[in-house]
Amino acid sequence: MYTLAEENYLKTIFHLEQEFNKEVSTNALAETMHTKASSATDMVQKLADKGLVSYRKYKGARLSKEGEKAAIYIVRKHRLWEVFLVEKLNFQWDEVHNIAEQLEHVNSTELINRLDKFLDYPDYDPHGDPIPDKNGNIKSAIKKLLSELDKGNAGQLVGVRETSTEFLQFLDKRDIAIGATIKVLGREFFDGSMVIQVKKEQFFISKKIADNLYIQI
Amino acid sequence: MYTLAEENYLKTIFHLEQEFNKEVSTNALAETMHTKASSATDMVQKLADKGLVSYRKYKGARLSKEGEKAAIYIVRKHRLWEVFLVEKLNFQWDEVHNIAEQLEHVNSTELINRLDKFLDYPDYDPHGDPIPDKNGNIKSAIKKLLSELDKGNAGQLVGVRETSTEFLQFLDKRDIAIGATIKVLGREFFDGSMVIQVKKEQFFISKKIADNLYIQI
DNA sequence: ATTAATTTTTAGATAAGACTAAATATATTT
DNA sequence: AAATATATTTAGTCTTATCTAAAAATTAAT
Repeated sequence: MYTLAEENYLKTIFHLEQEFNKEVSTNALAETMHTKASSATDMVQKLADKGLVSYRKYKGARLSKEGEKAAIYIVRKHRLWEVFLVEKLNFQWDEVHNIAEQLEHVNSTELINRLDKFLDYPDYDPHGDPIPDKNGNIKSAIKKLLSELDKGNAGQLVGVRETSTEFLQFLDKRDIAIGATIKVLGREFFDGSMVIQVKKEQFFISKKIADNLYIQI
Repeated sequence: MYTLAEENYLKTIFHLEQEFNKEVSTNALAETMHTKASSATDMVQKLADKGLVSYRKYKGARLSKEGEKAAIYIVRKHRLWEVFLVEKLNFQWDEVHNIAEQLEHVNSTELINRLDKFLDYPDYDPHGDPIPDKNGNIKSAIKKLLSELDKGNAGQLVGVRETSTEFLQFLDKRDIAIGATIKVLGREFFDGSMVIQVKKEQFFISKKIADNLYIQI
């Protein structure tokens, strides 16, 4: 198994690779991990020695098959725990990240598979990010921002980009939750504001709001 | 907060202090932690520096008020997670210890308090050990061994001493579970065997079985 | 195409926690 | 009470993961 530090690096490399779709530089790695570039270099070299990343000096790192598998498993654990925290322990979406960050390092595939079952095999976590299945397959979330939807179109709310308490409370107050079907009734091109329908209710929302809601069509 | 190693030492010192009710020697500590005496000495000195234990060279260690508080909190977490694993994820009693050993180090009082509520504030873990409440109070478990009960007396099964799979399966097969009321119908002084009643069923059990069941009257 | 700025790596130090081997205390025999 | 055995501590090493400061490579600017 991997050490705590190794797991955290693998996970972060995974996320950065996903986001930018190219080699992960040691600087980027160090920055997102709140550590120094020299530390990142050390760890990347160690991971390369273990065959978990491919790495060429000054050129950045990419996960190997094995490294990716490990990273995806950590992501799976993280997201399942987030579902547990929100669905079962009634945490708010924005409170769960730090706790899940710890829980994700608990090692027991049996535990995770049972947790998965207990939660009824969720496809998405509370932020709308897809949960890898036990074989490491990730549903490619064809997420769009609500602000990209045209008038007349509808989709399901699968995630949020902003996770501040204020924003989540804004949504909660209007009973707009993950899974809700949102239809765009009108769209103002001048400022990007919209009129949307959720269940029987209609709301006027600004572009800022629409920019922070992920929709799956 | 405390490091992983510190937490493990604190917890072990707590258990050994409970069991033997005297100073914990570095050797005993090293043995139960599967480490070397010199390592134990190092850590005990570190804990003493931090005021978590009182320690005199060659005389062993005892937890301070603060150290005990920390240890009890770890025990609380461990036992609550065990309840979760057994009650919610349907693990067997004997499978949960290693997993709980990891989960106990996750740090979030909010998490633990919510978990406690989610589990409906259990008093005992699946092994019958009492769960400290959020203030660190532990119900003194007035446990007796079933083999100590006299004919005609009854009590509730609150724990098991032996945790082998065979033994737990022996109990499961007979539907003898934590919380069950057990009445002693007969007792043979020659070999300590018993006839007991659980619900409507009657069983003949050997002393070895009776010696491994904790009863609360 | 040099020079300057930035990024990345290396070298050397540090702290935590573990180990082995040796030294010192305590406990047990005789 | 001295001798032996056992328990405990100390001294010195090792590994992991971190850091700072300096060196080297890459990229950007003139």
